[in-house]
Amino acid sequence: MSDLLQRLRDRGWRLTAQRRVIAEVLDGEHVHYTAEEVHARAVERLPEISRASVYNTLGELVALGEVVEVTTDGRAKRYDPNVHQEHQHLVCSGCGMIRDVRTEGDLMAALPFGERFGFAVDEVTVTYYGRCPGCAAAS
Amino acid sequence: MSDLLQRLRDRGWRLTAQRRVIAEVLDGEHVHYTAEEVHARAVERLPEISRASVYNTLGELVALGEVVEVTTDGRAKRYDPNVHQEHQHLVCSGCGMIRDVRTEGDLMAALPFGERFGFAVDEVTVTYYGRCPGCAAAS
DNA sequence: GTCTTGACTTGGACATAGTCCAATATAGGA
DNA sequence: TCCTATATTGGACTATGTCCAAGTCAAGAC
Repeated sequence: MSDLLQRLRDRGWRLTAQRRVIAEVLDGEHVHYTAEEVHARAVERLPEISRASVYNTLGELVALGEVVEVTTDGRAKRYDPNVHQEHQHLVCSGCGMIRDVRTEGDLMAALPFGERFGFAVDEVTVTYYGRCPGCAAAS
Repeated sequence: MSDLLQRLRDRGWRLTAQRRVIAEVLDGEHVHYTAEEVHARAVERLPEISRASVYNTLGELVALGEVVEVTTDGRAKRYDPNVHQEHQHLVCSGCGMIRDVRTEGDLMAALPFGERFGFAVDEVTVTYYGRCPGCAAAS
C-alpha cells in the first residue's frame, strides 16, 4: 500500500494529510471497512478529518481502480484495497466477517451464451455465505 | 404466484387486502422491484397501503423463503419472487436492468476446501455485470 | 523562501433507504 | 355477531450517503 501514494502522485493527486491517513487505514490484508469505519480509524490519527473527505477519497480510489466496493448485505458498502490479487468473498452469515478467497475454474464460462441475452458481459462477482468457526460453535 | 396466497394461508397467515396486493405486485417473471417500487405499484391498487406494511410483508416473505433479497449495487435492496427455480443474476451496468440467468456447473465446487477457513459454507451467489443491448448501442 | 492558484477539505443541510412504535383496525375462529 | 390476536398505520427516528459554498493548502513558478 505504501506505493499507492506514489501511484496517486503520479496521477496528479495532491497528497494531503487526509488522503495519506485514509491510505494508511486501508493498508493490510482482509480489510473490508465501511466508510464510517474508515472515518473512525482516520479520526484517531487526524482528529479533524471530515466524513465528506472520507467519502470523496474512497469514491476517487474506486474510480481509479485502487479499491473496490463490496456489498455483501444490504447495509453499508465496504471498501476492499486488495485489487492486485483477483479474489472473491466468503461471508459469515452470523457475524458478517469477510474473508478474501480464491476460486478455481472459469466463473465467466459458467454463464452459457444462450443465457447472455445480448449483454456484453465483462465482470463476475461471487460471494459464498456460511458460518465461521466462532459463530458455528456459538450456535 | 397465485398459490403463494394458499401457501401463506396454510402457514397461518391472515390474508389481508394489503398482503394480497403485495403478492399480486410480485407476480411475474424477472421481477426485481425495490421496496419503494413495490409500494408505488401497490398504492395503485390499494391507495391507503402504508410503506410500513410493505416493508413488514416483504421481510416476512423473505423469512419464509418465498422471496429473496438481491443487492446488486449499494442502493436499495430488490425483491425476487422467483425462488422455485435456482438462478443467478445478470445486471446491466448502464441502466441497472436485471435478468435471471441459469449457470452451468457446480459453483460451490469452485471454492477449494483450503480456501474455506473452517466455514460451513452453505450458499453461493453469482452476479454477472455487463451492458445490455440498449445501453451498448447508446454508448 | 514566498507567492499564487486551482484542487482539496470542511460542516452542515439535504436525500434516500429502512426501522420502530403506540394507537387503531380487522380477519377469522368461537 | 362478537372477540381478540394479529396486522396496519402515520410519523418519528436511524443509518448511509450526497451536495455545496466557503475556507484552506500543496506544490509549481519565481
